[in-house]
Amino acid sequence: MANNNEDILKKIIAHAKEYGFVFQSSEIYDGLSAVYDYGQNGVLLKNNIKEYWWKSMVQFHENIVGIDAAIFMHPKVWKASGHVDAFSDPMIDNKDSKKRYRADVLVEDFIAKIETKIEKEVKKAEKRFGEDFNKEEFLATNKRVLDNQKKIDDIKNRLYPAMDNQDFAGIKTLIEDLGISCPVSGSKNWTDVRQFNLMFATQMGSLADDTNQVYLRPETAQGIFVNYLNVQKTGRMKIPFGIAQMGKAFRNEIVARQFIFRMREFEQMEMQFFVRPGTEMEFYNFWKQERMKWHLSLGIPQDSYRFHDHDKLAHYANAAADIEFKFPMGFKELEGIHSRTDFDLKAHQEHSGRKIQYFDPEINESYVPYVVETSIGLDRMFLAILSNAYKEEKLEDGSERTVLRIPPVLSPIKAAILPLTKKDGLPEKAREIMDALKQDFQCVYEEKDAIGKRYRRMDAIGTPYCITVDHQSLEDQTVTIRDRDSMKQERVAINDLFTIISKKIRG
RNA sequence: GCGAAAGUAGCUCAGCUGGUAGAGCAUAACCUUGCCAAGGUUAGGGUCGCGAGUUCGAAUCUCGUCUUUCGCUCCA
Repeated sequence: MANNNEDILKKIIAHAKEYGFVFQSSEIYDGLSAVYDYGQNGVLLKNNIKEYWWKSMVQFHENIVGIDAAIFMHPKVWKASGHVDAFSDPMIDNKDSKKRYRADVLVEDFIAKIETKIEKEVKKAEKRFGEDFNKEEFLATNKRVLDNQKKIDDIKNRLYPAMDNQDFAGIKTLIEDLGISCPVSGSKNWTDVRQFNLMFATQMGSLADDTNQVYLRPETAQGIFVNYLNVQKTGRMKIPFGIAQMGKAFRNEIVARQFIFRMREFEQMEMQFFVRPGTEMEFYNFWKQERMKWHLSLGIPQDSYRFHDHDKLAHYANAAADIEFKFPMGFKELEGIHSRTDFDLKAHQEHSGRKIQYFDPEINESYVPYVVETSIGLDRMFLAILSNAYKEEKLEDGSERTVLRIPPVLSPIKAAILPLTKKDGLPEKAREIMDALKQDFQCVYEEKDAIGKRYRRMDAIGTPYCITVDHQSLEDQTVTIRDRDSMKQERVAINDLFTIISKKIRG
């Protein structure tokens, strides 16, 4: 089963390349790790997803407005948000092997070894006692097991507080006390534990020193928070209200994998909803449901989605859930809904010295608003659409076709205009239709190859409608319109095409 | 980052133990057909991921490196 799913991901990747959806970045130079480019069809699909999201969030909600903040932001923004200090993993290098490790992972591996010892002990005992073996009793009474369990607890009691407090020296002391050695060199010759920042840094201006260091934003949310006052005042926004934004973010992930699921440069679609403190859970629940409805509105089966409520919350949140999608590699995070409290606005208030508050006339009080965030990965949504759409079908006549059942509203190409033959005046008629329809829809015109072959080509990029001009078209001004999913054809008047396609695409 | 596997034409792959690259599909032109892909003729396209080494000679063997996939890991 697992193999099967891997194959599906591979097929999707191959299909995405072959039909101009996604290319690896800089491929002629061997590619750049975990960076991808969108091709001629990919960019259309991606833009359609953006538009579908933007309309549903901004256009359909009178109390949500959009912004487009710059990728560069003042370095103090990331100090305030906690990214400079916390958006990093503690790393340690072995001086002999020159290998770098996550410091906490080294310790956790050590814990895993002790756990293996306990398991062995259990297996031995199982053999010895046979059917009488009571595992729980054994775990609670066996001295060797208890000793090891205590050792694990002791290590955890040192590791996790040290991690939470960014106590890197403490983690190093722990590694030394445990006598952990490098898996490669076997030596215990370690550097100090350092944080490896996941933000990309560069210099602004001519001086390449620390004072001019700026970062590529690791999330788009901060662009909204620092503009809270601007938008609230100039837009005369009344709480509750939201600010939406789509844009690129950058993270220097140590491990970035699984095609466009985790990239170093990626695009987010976010909405921060500002609410009165104390009402945040109400809106948190509202947006959880609302966002799930959005996903289901695309006609993707409900069992492809599930909520995952976080037990362990990030430092800024008091409630958090993911909407997970059933990707070929399993259920993975697609969108996050977080109740971020007043953490961000308060931090910016402190670091900037500006009063970031809202006077609420209903209760005659000033406060720092609470924030409920919805944040979806555009590239992940793209992959979700693609993996849901990709189908290899066996037809009744025994032949096969590969079809992308992309929701028509998102399809890169809405209609193909195809003359049945390339003579007898059919191309001219088809061109006329093409020229009219392309004003309103992304269309393609094709006259090469047999008609059936052209249909299949359109299936492969998810074009929902094929309009075929035949000899009858010249006589009575009608054409056939073929549905991608049912493969059924219908004869309609050329004059009605615009109305028919408009209706179908809106679903 | 660790471990495993892979990298030959746009795609899918063949090329056995070293002798200077092939197929099918795809692409382009022309002919033929004309409603659910794969008729005919012709053409273009690859320094076999990259770099070293061994060898008279490397797609093939060795090492390094890059990229991808999987497991671990990570995921504000």
